[in-house]
Amino acid sequence: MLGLEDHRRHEDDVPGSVANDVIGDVDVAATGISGVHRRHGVPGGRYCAGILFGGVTRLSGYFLPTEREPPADAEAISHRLMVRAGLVRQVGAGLWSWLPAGWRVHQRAVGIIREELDAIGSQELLMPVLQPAEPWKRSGRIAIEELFRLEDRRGAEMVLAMTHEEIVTLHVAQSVRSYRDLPLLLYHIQTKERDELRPRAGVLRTREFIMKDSYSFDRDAAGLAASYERHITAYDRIFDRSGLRWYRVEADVGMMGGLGAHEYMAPCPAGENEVALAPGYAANVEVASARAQPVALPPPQDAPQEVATPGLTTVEQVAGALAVPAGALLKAYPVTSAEHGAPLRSVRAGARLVIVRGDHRVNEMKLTNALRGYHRPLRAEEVAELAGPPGYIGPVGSSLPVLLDRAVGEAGPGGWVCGANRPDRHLRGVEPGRDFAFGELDLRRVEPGDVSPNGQPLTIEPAIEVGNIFKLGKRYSEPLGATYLDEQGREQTIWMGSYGIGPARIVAAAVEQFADEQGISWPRALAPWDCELVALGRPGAPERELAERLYAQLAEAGLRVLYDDRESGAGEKFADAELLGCPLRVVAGRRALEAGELELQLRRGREARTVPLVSEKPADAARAVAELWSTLP
RNA sequence: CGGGGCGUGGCGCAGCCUGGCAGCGCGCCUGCUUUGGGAGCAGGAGGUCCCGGGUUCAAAUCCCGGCGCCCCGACCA
Repeated sequence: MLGLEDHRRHEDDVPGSVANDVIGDVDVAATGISGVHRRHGVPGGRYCAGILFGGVTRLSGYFLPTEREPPADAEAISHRLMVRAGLVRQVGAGLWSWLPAGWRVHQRAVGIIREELDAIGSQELLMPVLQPAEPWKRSGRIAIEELFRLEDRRGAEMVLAMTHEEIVTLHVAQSVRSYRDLPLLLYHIQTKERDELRPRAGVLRTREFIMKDSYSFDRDAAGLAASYERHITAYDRIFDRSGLRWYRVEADVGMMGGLGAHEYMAPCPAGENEVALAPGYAANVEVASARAQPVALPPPQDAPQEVATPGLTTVEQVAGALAVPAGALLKAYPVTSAEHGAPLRSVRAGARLVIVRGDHRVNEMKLTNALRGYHRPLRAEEVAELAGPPGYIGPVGSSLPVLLDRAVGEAGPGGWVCGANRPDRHLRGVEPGRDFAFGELDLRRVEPGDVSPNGQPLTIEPAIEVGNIFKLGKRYSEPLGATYLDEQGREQTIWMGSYGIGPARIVAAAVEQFADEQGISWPRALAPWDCELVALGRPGAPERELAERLYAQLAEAGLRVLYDDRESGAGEKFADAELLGCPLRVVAGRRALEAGELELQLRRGREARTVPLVSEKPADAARAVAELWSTLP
């Protein structure tokens, strides 16, 4: 703010010759402030207060270490570009520092989140990352493998929090007494720690990250539903404002057995999740249901008929040899709920034979839910022992209970093909029900082209989960004793919800969604600066004076300006500007002076524009730039 | 946990198989030139070749052990 005021004062006093003055009054050398891009040619050798206050910034004094080449081991677009653009640096596996420009972007995402949560009446607080282990024992989450555990010097057990349900619930348990104290919405923005098995893709999946977590506390299920709805409102606005392409999808409630959940998914190539999409339908592939595409089944037969299929153990081989579509096969997937190494008896007791169409895949999440917990495929030797020769097992005559995917029945009557439970033999003309008993469930993974519940064809896209909302119910309030007295003075358990957003994922998803060959292209709402002003010509040249003047005028017009006042070539400056991806680039060069037109580039699409440079009022051009900026995505 | 790969100057890499001066490109520093798409010339700085042990006259290179990082799969409240 100080900087801007100084600006105005200056411009009023000495219009048109900003070049020899500065906004602040501090000498770079005197402050000791330096940066990789500082060169000796900064006019006046000063630094601007914008470095500190965020309004305007001279690149010559800013820590923005850009790289021409990405790290060799980086795959994801966001990983490569965020490192190249000087936004983040890796410290260890899944551990990242945010450099100043990157942190500005992160903070903009956080700012949007904060505003929208405040707007629904949620109250910000802060809770520690380092916590006593005891509440985690009470909630049962001490057993989670991703939880970092440690001891202090006295040997007390501690954890590094991955989320803050336990602590926030304890605070509420301690202080909320009456139904009059509810509902309550609390949130915090805090570092979270997870001992990830495999951190990956830059800042997309890390071991330490900042997360916004909200928690709602209500009297009953209806209250929870209302709090949940308020968060949907806030979240929809947050992701709209962030400029991302996003979907709110139905999600699995997970092992914690919640009452309902949605995820906010931003489609992008580096996404770890998949979303099934159709007009009016969006779901995580983990939970998506759809009508399968039809398959042309062979005609029914009076009884199964054994056919020789020597050496043919895959769906493709068998389908090809018998001249039937892959979808006419019954694929057998034997699983057990017994741990590895368990005695054969318990392996057998927990075993099921899961059957899906030959052209379908088992959805592990659905199967987990169906089996209510852990399961694993049988090992080859267990298959041989309990089911039949691997490659030739099938439901007919099997000693294992059969779980049949619903799509088989929906494919209509016909003669199915399956393994005969004998070496080198399959059966054709098989009919579920007549030839084997089964339990029917939705167990398959939907495929592109399937028909959604509302009758539309599905597509499947990779996406990154940028947020989630979850109806916890009494999952934490019960073990941690968060109760209140109702109107009748009866003790009731509080109903909770939890709601997360990863700002770093918003940032990375934005990079992924809008990057092009030249680099990042930020949505206006996230960009580290609104506009990058590129000064061409050698120091002291007339275009440098123009640049200095524009720098002040653009800032006064309300834009956050990154001013490339470095002493490098035009090519390097243009390339760096496009790499960093501010929405608008303004060029102060000889051409501008000669043509009386200011050249602009809209980063998204790299479209060129001009605004008149010469008019009655000196700052008109800057105002025109600001106006153009306000129309950008 | 299964599979694959990589650690050499700030970044990207060669050298390793077949032991013998530690190199290349970019970047960085100084000077001059240049200034609208990653400039030119000249000079220069910068290395625990991931760590430890072993073999050898001699180890970036061979052997043993460890650590770190990446990718694929599994896993992911």
